[in-house]
Amino acid sequence: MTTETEPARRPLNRSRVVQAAVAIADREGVDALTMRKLAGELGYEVMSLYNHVANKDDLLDAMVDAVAAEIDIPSADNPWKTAVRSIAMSAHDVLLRHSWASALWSSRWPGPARLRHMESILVALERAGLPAGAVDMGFHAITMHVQGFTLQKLSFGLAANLDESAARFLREVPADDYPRLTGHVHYHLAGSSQPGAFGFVLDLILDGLAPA
Amino acid sequence: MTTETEPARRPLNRSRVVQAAVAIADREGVDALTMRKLAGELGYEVMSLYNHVANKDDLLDAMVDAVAAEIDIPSADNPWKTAVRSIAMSAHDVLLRHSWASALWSSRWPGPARLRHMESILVALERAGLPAGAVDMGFHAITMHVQGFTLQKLSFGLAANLDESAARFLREVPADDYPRLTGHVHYHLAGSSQPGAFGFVLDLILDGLAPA
DNA sequence: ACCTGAACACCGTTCAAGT
DNA sequence: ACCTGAACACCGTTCAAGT
Repeated sequence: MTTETEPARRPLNRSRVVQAAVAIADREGVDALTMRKLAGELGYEVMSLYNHVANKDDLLDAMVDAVAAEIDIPSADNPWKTAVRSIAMSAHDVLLRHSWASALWSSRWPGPARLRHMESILVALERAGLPAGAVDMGFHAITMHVQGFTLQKLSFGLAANLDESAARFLREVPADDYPRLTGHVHYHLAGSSQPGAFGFVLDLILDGLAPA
Repeated sequence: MTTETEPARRPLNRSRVVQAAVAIADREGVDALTMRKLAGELGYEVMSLYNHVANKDDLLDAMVDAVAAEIDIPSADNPWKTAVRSIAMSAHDVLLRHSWASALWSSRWPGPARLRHMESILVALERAGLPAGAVDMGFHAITMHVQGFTLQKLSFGLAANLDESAARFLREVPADDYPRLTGHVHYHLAGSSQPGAFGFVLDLILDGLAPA
């Protein structure tokens, strides 16, 4: 019976494997991503994956690069500060969307999309006409800001989970021992936390690099 | 034969377990840390560990807190900027010493030592007499800076491995496609990378928070 | 209270075999 | 060229048994 009711499987390829892996990590976290589950979700056996991916390490590298590909690259006719700002904002957004990616970001070898992303930051900074070495230091300041800030936001349970995390904190941590920290959590709970904190500190860095 | 030549085993306890785990992670990376290896190194069987640690998750939390305990807390009679600066510098040093810790930092629930560390930053910032909300935002700016910068330094192979990482980069990444990135790597290779970049950007943030 | 051995339900990956 | 099943060497952890 070759003409069965079962739907014809779409053929597997590298980008379908990577895409499905990203979807699982987005949905359940990167720890829940196993080769067996990934294969099952695609409708194949585990070992089929190894025709399109060298191993799990290779898969993780590819996933990070797929995320990097989502980051905008501004056109060259914007003023340099606008360009750097838009790259940083876009990277921040993308990393928040894929909450597992920030943690892998620094430990994975960069693929083509991430190389293009890094290059675009350097290109924009170079247009600022900074003194020697300032471009290189600015590069680190910017990328560090994006990664550090994103990690920080994610660490305390983003948006939906913020109330839950804060409640757990206030329940488990004695306010008498850590009064300011308790106050800081209340600041977040009150919803008064600056939505523009990311951009504010970013501007501190940009203005520091090229004082008016 | 109770009086054998074999050395009497020192009794196990939580802090010995955590300390040994930190030593393994420092030496071989956190991925190489398995419960079996940890037990073996201490001279016990695997399941003995579970008398002192709830599970591996608990162990990792405890390891991060052991690292946090190494960070200096300045006395209250320093000027606030000096205090914040010394906390940040010390945290940066400590995280560089335990190269696996930065990656866990944000995802682990804080223990007492890390709570004290966070509290100390808030205490120092509060002495600056900043406008409302600035303390809370400054707190994030500082901790983000420390974590982001440390991760960044570690990601490109610290000190000893920098030449190796750079060489691999120049070998694998075509200079024609990424000219500025290639230039940036040469900047690092030339040893001209600012040793004080961490402090420089930190001062940008501090000065931005409290303009003179 | 602390330590141990066997066992269980998982992992990623190798290898030989199919089409 | 791509897919599969069985097998291997690992994991963390449960459980019952020892002292």
